[in-house]
Amino acid sequence: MSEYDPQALQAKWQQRWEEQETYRASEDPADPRERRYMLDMFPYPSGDLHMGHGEVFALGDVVARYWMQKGYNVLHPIGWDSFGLPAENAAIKRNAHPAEWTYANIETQANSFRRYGISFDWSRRLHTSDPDYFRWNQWLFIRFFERGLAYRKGGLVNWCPNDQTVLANEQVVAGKCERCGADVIRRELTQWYFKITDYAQRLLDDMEQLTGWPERLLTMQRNWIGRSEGADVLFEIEGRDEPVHVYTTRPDTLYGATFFVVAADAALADEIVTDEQRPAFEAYRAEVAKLSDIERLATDKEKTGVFLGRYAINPVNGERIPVWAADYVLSDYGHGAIMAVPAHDQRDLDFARKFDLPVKVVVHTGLADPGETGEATPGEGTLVNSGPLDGLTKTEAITKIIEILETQGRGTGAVNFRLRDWLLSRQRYWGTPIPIIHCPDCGEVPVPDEQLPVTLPDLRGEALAPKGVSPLASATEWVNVECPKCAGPAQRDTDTMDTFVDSSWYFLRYCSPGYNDGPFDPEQVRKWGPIDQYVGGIEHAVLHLLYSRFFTKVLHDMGMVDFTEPFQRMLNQGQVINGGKAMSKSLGNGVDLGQQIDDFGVDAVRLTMVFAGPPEDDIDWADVSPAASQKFLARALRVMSEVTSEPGVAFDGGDTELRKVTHHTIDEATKLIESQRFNVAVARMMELTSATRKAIDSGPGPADPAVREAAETLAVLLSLVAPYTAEEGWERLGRTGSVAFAGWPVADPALLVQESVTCVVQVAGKVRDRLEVSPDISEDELRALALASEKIAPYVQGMPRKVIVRAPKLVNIVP
RNA sequence: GCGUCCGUAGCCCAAUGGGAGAGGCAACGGCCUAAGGAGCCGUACGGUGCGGGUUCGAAUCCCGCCGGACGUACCA
Repeated sequence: MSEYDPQALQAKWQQRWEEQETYRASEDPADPRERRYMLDMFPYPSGDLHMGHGEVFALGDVVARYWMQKGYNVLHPIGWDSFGLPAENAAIKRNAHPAEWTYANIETQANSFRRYGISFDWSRRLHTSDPDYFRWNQWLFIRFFERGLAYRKGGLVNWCPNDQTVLANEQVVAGKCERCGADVIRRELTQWYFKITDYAQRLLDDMEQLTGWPERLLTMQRNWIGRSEGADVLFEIEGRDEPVHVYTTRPDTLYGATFFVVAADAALADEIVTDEQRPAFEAYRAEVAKLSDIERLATDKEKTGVFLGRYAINPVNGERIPVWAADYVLSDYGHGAIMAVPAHDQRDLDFARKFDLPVKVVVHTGLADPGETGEATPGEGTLVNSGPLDGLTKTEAITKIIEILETQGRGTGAVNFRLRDWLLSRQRYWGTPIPIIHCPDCGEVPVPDEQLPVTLPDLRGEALAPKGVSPLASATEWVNVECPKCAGPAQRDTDTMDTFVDSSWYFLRYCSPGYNDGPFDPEQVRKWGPIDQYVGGIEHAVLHLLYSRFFTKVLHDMGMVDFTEPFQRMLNQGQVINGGKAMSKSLGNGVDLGQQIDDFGVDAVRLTMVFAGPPEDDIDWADVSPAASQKFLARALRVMSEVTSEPGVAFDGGDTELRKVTHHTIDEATKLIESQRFNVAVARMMELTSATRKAIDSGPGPADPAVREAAETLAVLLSLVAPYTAEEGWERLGRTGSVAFAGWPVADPALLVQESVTCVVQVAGKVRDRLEVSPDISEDELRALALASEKIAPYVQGMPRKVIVRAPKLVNIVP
């Protein structure tokens, strides 16, 4: 290994790339190259880079470098998602300011990135915690506010008792805080929301454009948005003036509604409960409020509820049905109230059986009576006991009943979404202040644009300790301001924005990082956007990726961008694990990226990441071998170093066998990179290396032009994965300039044709003979040749029934 | 429970309706060597989770199981 000193190569080439700004994207309007935008999800600066970063950026760099080789003008920027809780927690612990920890970590990561050799355009670097950046968060917030897309409302919200802040729906995973894993509880609070639900249908429809996204990602978003079709039906409640809306996907079963359920925490329940039932109701409601989400949503949990003492009137048949309150009905979906059809809905049936409510079958499905079996029959069938719907199928009945309801003014067809509005306020310090001033006379007044940014008051240490309200509230000098409208005494909003706001548009800022007249220069965004390839973790499937799509659509509606989807292609890399488990301190199975680099070199680590398997698969570090990668790179560099011909020599006269290998490798590697099968592309590079080695040792020798061709090809292919080794090899081959821009080789079709191919002769699908034939042999010739084979004779008596010929590779004889 | 994806050599993984194996790890053998954990060359290993079906032909398509991963979870 003495010849291959990765640390020395790294030092040498890293310096040159920096001096020459090798990877800077060109802004020159005269630059004729087509533009491409390659983006990796920007990192959060929590300490140094880890193995996960190592993987994402190694993969993203393959794409960026491939495009550079192909001659595109590539934008490949880097920045930091530098607002967020960990900085705040660190600051409390160290009695410091969050910025200290944050910016120190950013420097550490930046240095690691440089060492890691990622082809970033460093001139566009941004940090979301810079006033120059978050100023535009505030500017955008105000624009959203003006359009009615940012609003404040009271209601039950998700509260993380550990982080002492509210959370958006998307940040509650299985009832737990997405960040810290604490059980989320529900609190009644007034908070800021983005009206993402206004865009639900478009978020769904525009997924058609996302042909370059993995299917599972689209599925996750589709499920999260959760569109359903049905009807809004009006139910009168005895003793209430206004009728109550319910949403149902099964209006056809309206005749089977035997009771009515209101969410226990809905205002309606509190309003209509009779005096007699009130004590029971309030006790029940208190009981429900105590449950954590985890308990409340447990699948095997028994149905609970309480009768409200009232009756609703079924609009189609005038039946009086009892109104109950229960926690299986959610207050924030639909209208927070349902008609219960126990025969055809399992949840309603469970409830009916628990509380002895009647079960009435209205769809004959051929299955046993749900009232007897306890199994609801939600499937297809024929309507019965349903007046005008009798005899119809489910689908027909749905259409018909909606028609009837609409004619009578008792309901309409309706669409509902599972998606909720995006709760964006956070009761924490290290984020973007919400640029609103609360005035007792004027209400919510946006901070005038010219006063932006609203910067954070200087708080540190204990002052940041979570106490259930934002730390900003204690900065009285900062809080108390004049109302921009009436100049009367007023107060700043003391919450900060969810950091997902920061990341919802950062990719646009990269197009014009210093721009001062808006969040981004629309002209530059038109030139670079949308992003051609985005790389990042699947964990953002319904977080960052959904929010960014929403932001892009709003910006499109504002006329600021001319596309409606920000990310054309999406690659979700897997995770790096160790020994079958996620790396963690408690398991003690962590692997340190820096240590791996020290031990094996950057290129070997990157190669290991890329070669380990398909990019979307997890990499178990216990299953792979960076040492082996290092050996391969040493071998490749040795091959490149042993070439003795001069640069520029014509390849034509070189050894044909090796040339064919080289051109096959080019052909295959190109297709493999295009289809993101990077691991297989690396395997091809290994083959080319072996073939070249053989040619030098026991073939035409190191002076043969074909050996140079193979070695130069290897350097270029390798530059996507192992840039240091590739640069060094390129230089040793006597070439000048960075190998990064050497140009992607093109396979010569003449060298791809083979003189002969092996044709397999099968009898009844079993291989019985192999023939060497010309690749352009005709079907007839091949058939004749195969039938004449002596090896097949024992298996074929007389005329075969059928002969399938797939020239030139295969003949199958069916005797 | 529902949805999506996945089961190929001891291990990581190729093969996208046509020969089961490209590449790598580990193993074994040879050459080189003072020796080697370096280098070079080579060898072996499975019939594709199980059972059906479609087809001239199935790892690949369809159905049902078994096992695993991820997502989601009272959304009316």
